[in-house]
Amino acid sequence: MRVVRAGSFTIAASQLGLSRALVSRHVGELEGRLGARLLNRSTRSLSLTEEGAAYLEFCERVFRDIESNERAILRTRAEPVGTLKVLAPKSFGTIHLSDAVIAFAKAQPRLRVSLVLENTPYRGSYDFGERGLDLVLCFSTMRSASVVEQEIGTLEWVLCASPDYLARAGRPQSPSDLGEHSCLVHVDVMPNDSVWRFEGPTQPSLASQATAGLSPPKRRARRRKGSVAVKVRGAFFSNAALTLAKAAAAGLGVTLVPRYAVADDLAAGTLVNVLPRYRAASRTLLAVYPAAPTIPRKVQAFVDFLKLWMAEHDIGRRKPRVAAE
Amino acid sequence: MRVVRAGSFTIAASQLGLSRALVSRHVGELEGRLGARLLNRSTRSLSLTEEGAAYLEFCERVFRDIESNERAILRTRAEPVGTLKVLAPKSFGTIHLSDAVIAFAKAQPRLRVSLVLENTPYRGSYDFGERGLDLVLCFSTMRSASVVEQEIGTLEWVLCASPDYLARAGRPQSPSDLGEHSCLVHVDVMPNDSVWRFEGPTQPSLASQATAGLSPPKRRARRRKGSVAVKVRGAFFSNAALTLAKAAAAGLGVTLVPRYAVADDLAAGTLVNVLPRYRAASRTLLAVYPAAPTIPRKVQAFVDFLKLWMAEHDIGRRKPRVAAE
DNA sequence: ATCTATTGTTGCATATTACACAACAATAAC
DNA sequence: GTTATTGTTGTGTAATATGCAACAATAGAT
Repeated sequence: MRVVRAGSFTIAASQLGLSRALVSRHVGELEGRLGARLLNRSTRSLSLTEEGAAYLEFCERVFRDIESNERAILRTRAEPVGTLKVLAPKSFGTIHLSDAVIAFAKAQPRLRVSLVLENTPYRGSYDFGERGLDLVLCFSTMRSASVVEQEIGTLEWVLCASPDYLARAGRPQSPSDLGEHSCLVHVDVMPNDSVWRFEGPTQPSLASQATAGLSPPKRRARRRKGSVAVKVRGAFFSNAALTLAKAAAAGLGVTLVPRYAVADDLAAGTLVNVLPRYRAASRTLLAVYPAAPTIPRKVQAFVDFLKLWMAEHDIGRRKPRVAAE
Repeated sequence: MRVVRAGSFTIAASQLGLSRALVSRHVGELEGRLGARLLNRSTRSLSLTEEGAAYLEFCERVFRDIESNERAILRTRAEPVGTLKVLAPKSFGTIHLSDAVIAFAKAQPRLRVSLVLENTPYRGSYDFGERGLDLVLCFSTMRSASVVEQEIGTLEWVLCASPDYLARAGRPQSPSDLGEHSCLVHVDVMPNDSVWRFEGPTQPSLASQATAGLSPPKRRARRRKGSVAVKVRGAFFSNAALTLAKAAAAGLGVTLVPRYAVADDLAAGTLVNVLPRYRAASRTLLAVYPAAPTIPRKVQAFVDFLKLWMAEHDIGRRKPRVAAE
């Protein structure tokens, strides 16, 4: 191609940065392989044979194809295109992630987005392979060198109950009081389901003053380096945070669920925060994707978007205002 | 492609006769060059990424293209296809070659044939290059290492005149008698146009006996190793053999032209052979084509056909029967 | 849960080849 | 005839392509 375009072996060689010898050899080898002379060459002029003209046309077509394809592939590095398949825990995904994904899909019209929600989010590299997933969102580390984990944000769990339940059963003043309460327990996701951990209380001076005389020596609550773990008596169990929230709203008891599950109820007053000065163990949301030299643009875009989105929407982050008691 | 088809690096490697290391490296380099991961590989399973699937499809398309094209090129080696451009001397081509070319074109329906007739048939490698000729037919050697010359057949030149001219001017008994005759000379093609050379006479014993007493010591005819050269006095000149034949038929004189030019006249009796026992210097028809490692199938086919055709049609070969005197 | 066999990846030594240089051959212009 | 330019071919060297071996990682078996 270059020889024909240049009209001369010598010029083509200098354009290609090769010696004339190589160019001559390459053309000769190609002719030998095809078994047909492609160029009629006399010392001064160069011209295509019939086969040469046909072959040149073919080569140019193939090169155009290759070029356009490489451009297409390079574009996937420049902008998010194609399909993005995300796997996420069902409850978290249903309630809050769906909004984020919808917003993301709207912002990326050239990207098809698929959100797969399951209760058992990740079963190994199988998901990235056969299932064709690009990204898995989960709360526990994979402990595998073949994946990359990136923190998206922290999800805070909140302790809450309905006002009428609290009016009926009394408002707990410290975590240890929870042992006496009807607790609605989220199972299968948090480790040690029946043990709730808290940190705090915040404003320790005030809290200690306020509760010094009221709270008896803690029973069944073991403090450990500023955190307290209390074994609760479950009255109702579910692996779905929304179900627990509904149960709590119905006055069934006190529940510890991710904030996203009860955000609406808290805003509406159907549920109120219990022990606001204590912070339940928060869990970081991880974005997990296969370890590769380069992260696909679409994955990067989604991770970035989700980080920003979670920060902006303040999911799981404790609101500045303290719920009025 | 082979890795995907095999479903495994190891299997693909053994199928390709390479080591796993190379296959891994090749795929890795390709991914690096494209900037995108093509295969999701975990130890046990292999699967395509979205980019990988698209790229595979593209590669298969390109490979199909290449394969079909190479088949097309290989077919030009198996059977004569395409276009064959032949250059030939105008007079020879017009009269006799055209029939052969027409027959050849009929026998090769997949081959387009172009017959270019010129009085100056060959001007160097320019014809094979810029003009796109595949084959040049001519009577003189090229004396060039960059072309191949192949003998197609021998064209005999015959001395003839019209019966009425002979009745008027007398029938020559030996070449030397031609000096006294009105000669119609073919110029520009034979070297030394005004010198006619003959060999013979055939049947030397009879001829010598028959002419011993009749012919005086030859004047203006120099014998050389069995051949005789006679300088003729031109009465009419042309570079077109057909024109000379017409002139001779019109009774203008004796002419020496290729047999093909007067075949019809001889058969019709419009012209008769003069000095049939002498053989005018015959000229071999050469097929000239560019020197290349492999001769194009279409050229080879035409050369073969033309050789056979000339042998069958006995062009220029002295007919077994001797023209009746 | 531990072990094991298999698979893909990487460091390193080597054999292959790709390449440039130089001499040569050939042709068109002077 | 002379000459400059162009394509081709022989030869030594440098770049690379390849295989081997060790390694890392995972899925299945125990």
